Amino acid sequence: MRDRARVTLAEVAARCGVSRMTVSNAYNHPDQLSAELRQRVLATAEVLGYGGPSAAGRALKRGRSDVLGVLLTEALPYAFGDPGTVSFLHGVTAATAAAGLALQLIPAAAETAERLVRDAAVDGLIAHSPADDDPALAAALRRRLPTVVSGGPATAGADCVTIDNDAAAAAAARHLIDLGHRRLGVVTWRLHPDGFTGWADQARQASARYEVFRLRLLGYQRAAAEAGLPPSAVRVWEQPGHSVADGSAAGRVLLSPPGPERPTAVLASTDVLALGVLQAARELGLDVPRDLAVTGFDDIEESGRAVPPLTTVHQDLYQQGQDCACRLIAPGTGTGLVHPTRLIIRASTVRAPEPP
Amino acid sequence: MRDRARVTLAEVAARCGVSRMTVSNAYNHPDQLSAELRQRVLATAEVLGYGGPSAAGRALKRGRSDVLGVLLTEALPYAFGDPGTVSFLHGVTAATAAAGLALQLIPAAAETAERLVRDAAVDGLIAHSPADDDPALAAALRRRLPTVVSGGPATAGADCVTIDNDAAAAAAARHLIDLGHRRLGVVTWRLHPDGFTGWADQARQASARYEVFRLRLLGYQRAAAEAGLPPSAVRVWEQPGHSVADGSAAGRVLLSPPGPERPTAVLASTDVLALGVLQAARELGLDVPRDLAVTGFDDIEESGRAVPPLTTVHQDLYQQGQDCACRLIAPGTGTGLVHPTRLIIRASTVRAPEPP
DNA sequence: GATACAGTCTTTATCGGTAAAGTCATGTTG
DNA sequence: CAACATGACTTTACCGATAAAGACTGTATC
Repeated sequence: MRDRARVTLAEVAARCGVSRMTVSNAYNHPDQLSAELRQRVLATAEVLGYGGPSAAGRALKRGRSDVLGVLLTEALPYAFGDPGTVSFLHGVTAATAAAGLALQLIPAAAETAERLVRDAAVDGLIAHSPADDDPALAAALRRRLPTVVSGGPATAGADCVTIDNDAAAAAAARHLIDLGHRRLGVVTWRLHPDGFTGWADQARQASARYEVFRLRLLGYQRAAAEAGLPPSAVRVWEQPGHSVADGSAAGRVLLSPPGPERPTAVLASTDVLALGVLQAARELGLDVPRDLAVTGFDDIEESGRAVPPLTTVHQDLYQQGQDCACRLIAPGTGTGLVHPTRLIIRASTVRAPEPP
Repeated sequence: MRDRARVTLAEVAARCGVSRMTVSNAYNHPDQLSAELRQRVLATAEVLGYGGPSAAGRALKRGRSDVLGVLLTEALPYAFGDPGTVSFLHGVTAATAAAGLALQLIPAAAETAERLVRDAAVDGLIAHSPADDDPALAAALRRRLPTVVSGGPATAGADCVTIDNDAAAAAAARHLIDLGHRRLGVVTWRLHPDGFTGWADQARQASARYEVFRLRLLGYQRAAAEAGLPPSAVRVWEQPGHSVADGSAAGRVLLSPPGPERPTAVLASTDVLALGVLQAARELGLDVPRDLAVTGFDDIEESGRAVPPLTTVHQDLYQQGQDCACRLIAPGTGTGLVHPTRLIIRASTVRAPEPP
């Protein structure tokens, strides 16, 4: 970033023959000086190439910056690649824009996280889906700014806006079980930040460091257990990435054993992965929903347009984003920490074929 | 935003019996003091509830904030709702993250634009697809910060990263004409910020204040003219919003006249609108591509998954975002102001049916 | 034993702005 | 006509931090 000689408010004042305060007022309190002088001040500013009062100076004096920070703890390719995160940000932005605040995105994935979090000139922080022991979240709390965690671990000193992932996941699983499905495949996004790809055993599931996915798996398993299915009826494939391609890779693994080994239904722990599973099924010549039922989670927009339209758990991430921002903008407001979900049944799930 | 009594660096220094500088160094230059003292300082900070050096203070003293600003001049619902914008932001974020910078989103649609732009504590600005006479863009230039415009009007004092919209659009139109299509419908996103919905006449097209769409229309019309089609062969419907629903609303209008009035091909000026046109065609019982050819523009990810996959103009908005950020981070770098495009021919366009 | 030197900390001198209170004409009013 | 607004500026007094240079201490070098 190149430095150019900055013109300061003081120089404009001197050139204009007025006090610094008058120049400041010309920008911030037009009613404090005559329109005529104001014009002269602004004209002088233009001539000198003064770019307006420095935001840093103001922020220092005022003690606030009118900026909210969002901590994106995902590796970046996922933050913007994920429609859910985008909806969430959309909601946050709607709320901040309405309040006249700007929004700062803090990509807190790398080892620069600590520094970026510490150095952000913000009045409040939203941590989006951090891992339970995310160092960026710890850094955020250390700043002692008003903080809201979304879809993350309950944390002392911070509201946590989320949904009942366990119950919602259980509802999806129960729906499939009620339809007669007995062999369930699960595709989940990463459980630990270690890049693991493969079957996730019980221990790995229970110790997952991403609360959201730990709870969704718990819900799937709980519903299966409550319906009397043996643990072996639910196989869980973990995929470290979160794209449609990841979903279809996972789908190919889950669906490749032909015959009675193959699950008749797949629970994808996000819609993006579910879209990939649909793709994998198509590639393998399986008809959804006749040969395979598929459910997602999130209800992103594309799911309603998918072929076939996807049965999924609806949650309103836009509203959760708004809620997070509102809590920071006006403490005490907000629509409730646990947001509602509901199962949306579309064409991707039908009754399981009778066993021959 | 509540104010709490802030602890300052000076208080930590006093409590610790060291100079303010030493506390500052404990955070920013660990090599400037003994590890032992550093621990004592940090421990004292913890006890006092000191949240670390204030970003505003640092920004003021250092004369930079290590933040890049992105001016989102779209009405907000479109910024995050538009996959193209999201890709662009994704690219910007990748570059800023790599450089250890944060990103500030400045929603500059409303009348608060001027103030938000003026007050943003950033080292550089990226204006994303501003209208030709966008007041937020003017405000940005007035700040005399390093500025890059993306997909917008060429502007004195700012690089403009874009594509050759005219040529790319012409290529798409030529493709359809080469396939034998003679009646073309066009769906375009808003040409003026006046919320108009309807047929856009020549005057309105030529005076469009959004350069991107003015040029795409120009390209479509130019290709048609060069192929000897009469002006009446290309009807242009303008839709003020930019969602799949908007596209399908436009599609219903364009496709409702049955018989020889109905276009055999629709050029949508974005993929999002094209997805809507596909939906409208489906609803009207038209088979794409047999009864109707459809092209998009942008090549968003979903277009490849659409049914049928969409013929479209590919552009790499991710890379354009990266390019914009790079130009600000290290002036003189960047991959070229005019980024390449190419026509991606998929299944949504085939030869026009022979006239009976 | 004087010189250089690395390692630690402190001093100095700002960075650019703004809230709040003060000044000083010029009406205004009972 | 004295007391009192009002409007249009100015004065005062910080906001919280850091770069650069200075000071002091102990140790290696010749």
